[in-house]
Amino acid sequence: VAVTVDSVLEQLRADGGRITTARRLLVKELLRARGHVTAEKLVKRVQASQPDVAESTIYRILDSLERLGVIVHTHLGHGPAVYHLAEESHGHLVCDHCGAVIEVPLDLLGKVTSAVREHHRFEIGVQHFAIGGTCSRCLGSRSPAATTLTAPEGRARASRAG
Amino acid sequence: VAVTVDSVLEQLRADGGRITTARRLLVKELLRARGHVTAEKLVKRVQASQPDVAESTIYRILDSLERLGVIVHTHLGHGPAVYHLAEESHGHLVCDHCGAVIEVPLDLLGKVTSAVREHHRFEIGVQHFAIGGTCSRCLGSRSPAATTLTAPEGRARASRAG
DNA sequence: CTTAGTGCAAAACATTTGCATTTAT
DNA sequence: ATAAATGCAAATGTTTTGCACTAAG
Repeated sequence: VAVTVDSVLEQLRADGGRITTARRLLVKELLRARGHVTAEKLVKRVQASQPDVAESTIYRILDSLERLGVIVHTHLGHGPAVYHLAEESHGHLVCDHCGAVIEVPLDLLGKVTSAVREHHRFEIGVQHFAIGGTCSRCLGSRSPAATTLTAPEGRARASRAG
Repeated sequence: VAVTVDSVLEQLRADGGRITTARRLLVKELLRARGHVTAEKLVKRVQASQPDVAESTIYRILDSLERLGVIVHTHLGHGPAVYHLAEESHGHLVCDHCGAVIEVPLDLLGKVTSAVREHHRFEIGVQHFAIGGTCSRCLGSRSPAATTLTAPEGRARASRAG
């Protein structure tokens, strides 16, 4: 089940698509990233080799790859969505305080998956959404009242502090 | 812990804030909604009584209320964020196909919360808990198992759960 | 009076779309 | 040759910000 640049391009072709420079470069970066990346970062990395690849092209290719089931994207909360290989499916814990992203294996969420399936007939795909909270580091620097009903006062934002 | 319009306005004032028409109207709508609402809907409802309240004002008030811990907001994925009273904490199941939003009681999520706390020393903040997947209707089931809170408004995106 | 709050318009940000052109097949 | 894919620019949708002005305390 080794995912290679060529195997992905082959899937694209099998679907009636064509192999282009932009596609080859993007798939390469997607594999190289080996984890979550934003579309913006992918644009920059692809443009490092090929400056005239348009943002919209990247989004369109990401869309195609997602339709094929090669990648998935996740909304981490505030900023842009992140993309990664579908193979490397996992949940995301995002710290509301410092913005840290922690990947968690899906089986950790297995109990909730079956509970929700039974009670709500809802088939969870956890990888698509992030779970917010407080990471160990930020827990340590604050009061240890873990049962807090007091909402965190600061929201982690990518570029600007609120 | 009955949350009333006046009690919320009082919190605002205690924080050094002022009580304005826009604030009173927005808090009223927030309480009336009794569940998740988008900023856009709140804008429209407030403007029904007071047409010249600006969108930016609504966002600023929502921000203040969130800082005070009165409300929380959740990113459901593609569309806008939804807001609700912090008191009414619950998880959200979001259908990737039709966009339906189902609220789930927190105790259903208790197992993940503790599992994640043990394995990752990460304290989940349920208020930001949104889980993607496929709802019963889109699964093809006929049993109306879940209470759908948000009508599928046709904002769907093809998505392959891995 | 003082300054928090507001309205308005414009910016910022992430993503999508229209369309003429290029290019893989 | 033909349709898929691209580049570019402009549009979209959501939220934020700058600034002069209004009004709550």
